[in-house]
Amino acid sequence: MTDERALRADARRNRARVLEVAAEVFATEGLSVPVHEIARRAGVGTGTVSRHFPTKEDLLTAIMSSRLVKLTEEADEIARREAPGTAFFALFTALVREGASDCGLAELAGTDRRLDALGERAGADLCGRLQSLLAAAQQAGDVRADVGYLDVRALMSACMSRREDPLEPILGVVIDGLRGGTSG
Amino acid sequence: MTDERALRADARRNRARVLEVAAEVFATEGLSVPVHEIARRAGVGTGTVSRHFPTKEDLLTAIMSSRLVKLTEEADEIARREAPGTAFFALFTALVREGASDCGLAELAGTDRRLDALGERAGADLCGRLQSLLAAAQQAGDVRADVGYLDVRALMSACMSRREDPLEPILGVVIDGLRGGTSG
DNA sequence: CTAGAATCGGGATGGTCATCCCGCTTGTTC
DNA sequence: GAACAAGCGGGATGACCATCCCGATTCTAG
Repeated sequence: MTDERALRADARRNRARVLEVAAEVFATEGLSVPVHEIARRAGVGTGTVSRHFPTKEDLLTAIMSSRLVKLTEEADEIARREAPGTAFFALFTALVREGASDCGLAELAGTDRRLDALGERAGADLCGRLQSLLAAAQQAGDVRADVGYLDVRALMSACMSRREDPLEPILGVVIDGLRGGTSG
Repeated sequence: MTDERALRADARRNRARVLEVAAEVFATEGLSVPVHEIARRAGVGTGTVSRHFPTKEDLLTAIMSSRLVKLTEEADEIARREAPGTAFFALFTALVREGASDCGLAELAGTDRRLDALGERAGADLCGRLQSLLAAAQQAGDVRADVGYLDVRALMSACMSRREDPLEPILGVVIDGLRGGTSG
């Protein structure tokens, strides 16, 4: 933040361009795209990428964490405004839509530990919100009591994997199912 | 089959041992385990593995296809005996349980194309049965009409990913959800 | 415009893996 | 039990990547 001033103008430009290209590439082609390829498309050398982001993970964190923070704020906003059940399903749906439109995020959300570990706390914060809202929704009887957080994560990931295909059917199935047959 | 006689006795033994070890290893640790490691655990050289199975994919096919054939027969059996809706959910559940107890199979089922492409037809046959039963169940009004085969695959994969954890909750969610709220 | 530091590019390095190859060993046959 | 083919082991090869490094370049201060 404060040392952004310390970067030479061209360096700052390159850094921004790498971030932009990487976000685009990860979103459309997933996380397995080589760093080399990102550098190529950004029109810089691989050295430039790895100086700004020593590790691929660092690059990923730089891209995702602001996004996760935003989603976390959104989650808090929803939690404040809505009843527990409504809030949980609203967050679930929002996360699914976010992941469905971003291949990289969906991959991240797919393997449990990966998302939670991202950034200093960004990933863990967001996951915590989902977990809290789940608990609250179950408390309120709006979500079946027997499902666990990891069940929800697995179902979320399944929905995300449908990508740009119509999400309504699978979201419908999962949300109905989570509500349980009894509360109608 | 017929050329099994043509193998020298020790070669046949080695081949069997490799198959056995690979099945175990893939099941418990997933498909990313190096061939090298399978050879090591089987107590043979890597050359021995790749002579019997020139490609890792060949090894995988040898392990899985008999299993897939058995599941396909089971599917036919179920389809013959049960009403469409019952049959579909029974197959779905059976596949989930199978995948949940075998990390490798779950991985295979996770990426759409991978399972269908396995073996000469083994994978495609099984997938075809699932697809047919889905259609029949939808025809009979036992499964929501708006879900597609790929939605079912995604949900199946999500259930499998819960591994040895209790499957009832997530299976309950998915099956209830697939039935839809209307048909009671 | 010039010196000097910050950056750059992309080749070098090191690690992981599947697959191939070949000199050596072992089973099989007569 | 000898000869020979079948099979063995594991090192060699080649692909693919992330990450590191350093001589060459470009920015910026003065």
